[in-house]
Amino acid sequence: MHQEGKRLTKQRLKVLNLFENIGPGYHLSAEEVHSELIESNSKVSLATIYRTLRLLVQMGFLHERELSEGGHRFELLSNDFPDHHHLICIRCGRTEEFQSNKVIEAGEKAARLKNFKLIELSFNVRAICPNCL
Amino acid sequence: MHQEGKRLTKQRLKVLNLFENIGPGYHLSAEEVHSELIESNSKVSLATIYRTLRLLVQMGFLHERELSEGGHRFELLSNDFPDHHHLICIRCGRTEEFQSNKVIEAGEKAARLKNFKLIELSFNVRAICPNCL
DNA sequence: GTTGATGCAAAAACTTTGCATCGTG
DNA sequence: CACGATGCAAAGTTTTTGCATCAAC
Repeated sequence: MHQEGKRLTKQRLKVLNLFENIGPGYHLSAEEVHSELIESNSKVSLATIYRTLRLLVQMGFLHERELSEGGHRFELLSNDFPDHHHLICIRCGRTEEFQSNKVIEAGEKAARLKNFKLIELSFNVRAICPNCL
Repeated sequence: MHQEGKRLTKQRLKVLNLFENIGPGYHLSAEEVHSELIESNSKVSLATIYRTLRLLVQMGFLHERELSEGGHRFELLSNDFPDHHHLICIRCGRTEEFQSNKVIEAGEKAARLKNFKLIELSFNVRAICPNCL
């Protein structure tokens, strides 16, 4: 973090710790991050949360998700956690997870070909589930 | 549209026509849809735009994306248009498109296995581009 | 004629910003 | 001790809603 002239403040640590404790695979909105911190007796202003989340996304620690349920949501990126792919019902929102090595390989290949450094993949399949059909 | 007790109003038609004219692959925010319609002498209230966009997403005509800043964006879904995959730089936002049949096959397979009716795929690869490294 | 849809304006939800102050490096 | 970061409150955006009126079926 220091490499970019940024400082490691208590507030930023608290936000990072929150995401590390909750683990990858969970997504929180700015508001939720705020109230989680308040509940653990850490007072950080909402404005700082927003500023911090943006920073952490820029630095590749968090991922800002597409499918929001009221506002943007953020989620920890982790090398240990397998990239998760979603099959999502556009009617009822039901979501099934699945895994595919071919998808991961395709993403890695695309990044390699263009000389990008891979951070994360997300594959969403939008569909209609049997119940909603 | 009638199947769900919904009505085909002028306003809904205008929004649909706009997306059909502009074609798949372009994404518009609610605000942009509104001003586009205003410019073509069609007055539709912003509130109706929001209500209509939500409906069209629910019905599978549009896809809601959340990548860019400044609100959600909407894009026409089309069977003719190849599913587009994106390689996105998390630092500068630079976006490269690519195509992969293996990804498409993996999505089709996932939907088939769970008995979902496939609507659309989106595959985003988040990375850092050579310039930002 | 019913009932769902619209428009308007007001409210709610979400996010950013200016500025004085604080604290990391 | 300089300069980035914070907190607060205010402003800015984006989205939803209540209600009277309108129009599709």
